[in-house]
Amino acid sequence: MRLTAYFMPTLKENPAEAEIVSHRLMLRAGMIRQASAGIYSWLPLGLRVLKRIEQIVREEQDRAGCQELLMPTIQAADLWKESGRYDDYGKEMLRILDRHEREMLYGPTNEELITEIFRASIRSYRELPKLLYHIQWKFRDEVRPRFGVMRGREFLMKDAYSFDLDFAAAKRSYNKMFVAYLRTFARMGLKAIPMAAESGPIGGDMSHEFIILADTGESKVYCHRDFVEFDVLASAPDYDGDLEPLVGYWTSRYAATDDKHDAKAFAAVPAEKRIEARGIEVGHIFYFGTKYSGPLKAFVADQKDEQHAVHMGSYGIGVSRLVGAIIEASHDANGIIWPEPVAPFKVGLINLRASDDACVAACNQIYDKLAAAKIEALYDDRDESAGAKFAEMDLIGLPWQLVVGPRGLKAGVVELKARKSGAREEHSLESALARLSS
RNA sequence: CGGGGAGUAGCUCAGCCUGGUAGAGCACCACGUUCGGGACGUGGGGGCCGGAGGUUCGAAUCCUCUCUCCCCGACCA
Repeated sequence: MRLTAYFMPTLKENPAEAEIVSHRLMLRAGMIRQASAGIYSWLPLGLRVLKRIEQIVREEQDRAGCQELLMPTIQAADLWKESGRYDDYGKEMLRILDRHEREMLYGPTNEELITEIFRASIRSYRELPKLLYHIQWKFRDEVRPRFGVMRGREFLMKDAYSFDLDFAAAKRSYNKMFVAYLRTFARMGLKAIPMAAESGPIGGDMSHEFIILADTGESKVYCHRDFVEFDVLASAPDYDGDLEPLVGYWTSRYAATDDKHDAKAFAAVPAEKRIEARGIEVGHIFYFGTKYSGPLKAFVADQKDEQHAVHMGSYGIGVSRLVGAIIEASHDANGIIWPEPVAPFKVGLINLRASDDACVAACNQIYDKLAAAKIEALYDDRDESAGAKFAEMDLIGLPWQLVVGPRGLKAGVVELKARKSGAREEHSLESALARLSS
């Protein structure tokens, strides 16, 4: 993509409305614009990141045997009355009347709807287990939206739901999601720690929050330092096998959010291993048994043809929140530092002299070769000062910057700079491309 | 929902106390000089001073109401 053709309205100064760093950087990098409190438009650069994250989430859900579907944003109130949550949910639920004065709502979550879909078609234990998910916009009318996309009223969430005959089976589904979450966050370059958590208004009694440690986090958390060293991606999990050892390993040390904090148990952790910090919740998994399947009459027959309310779990990942969370976890004074798997482009091609024909020709050639090699590049072909270009590239945080200028061309070299380390390497064109391809 | 703060140019803000022709920097446009880490000069465009009422000869400025946004708390993915 050529920057002269790209819609990327960056800002030099910090917008007054933005307090925390991820919000500031997202606005300044031209990723989002606020439409109203807690509601954002995603501009091209931001949307690219959002889609990258969404895709990683999708791949890991699929890998774990969870199947994607898509439920609507607008739901009829009836089901919610059936489950009893129409009244319980309160003012956080955005209620709408359609032209027939029928009560509708903008879905804050989807337990009711998915249970309805399930109960309409599944009758037998032989069709279990089932794991279903979708990635859809939600709306929760927060009293005080804040922190940019990290606590918006409208937000993109992946929510998955599991259906099993009994607790033991439900626990296996829970474990699948537990492991899928570890992998999902690790692939985004995040250290997400599963912590014992309150289950909140969704209900239930087996629940973990996946938390990223960050000073700007909303919740106070306590955990064992070992978690920071744990490596998830080392072994690819066998989702058909027994995941209990892996889950057991990840729950073997103390980790709890403020709500579930047990000061005594925490005190038993050696002092040098105690982490008392703030955290951002990026995922939350629950087992809630028959809380919805009971009232909504989602029953299945077992081997003896006895009817049982299905045991359910729900599993959420804040996809849009992750964009902010990743920035909170990965930035410096100059701007964002994207982990490569979620970066909007892999490399920024910087033409230091857009008024120099030879330099332009060289850049065009490099740009074509990058495209041919399927390396996504943002080509800064503007006639701007070098300083301005570097500053803007640092701000938007692409993993690599490929710098092409007359001086280097004379010596037959281009410069490749890693955004994260700041390391600069001189390369021939071929070796630079090879480096980027590896 | 309680407490606090702010709405003036695309962005950051001054002006308001003490009423009298709407400002600066950045951004934008034109021309020229520059050009390896946010260049410089000259000229230019852009504002119903959030909205509505009121006071006044006269309101960005004073008064009343209202809307919006932000921060702290409570609540929450």
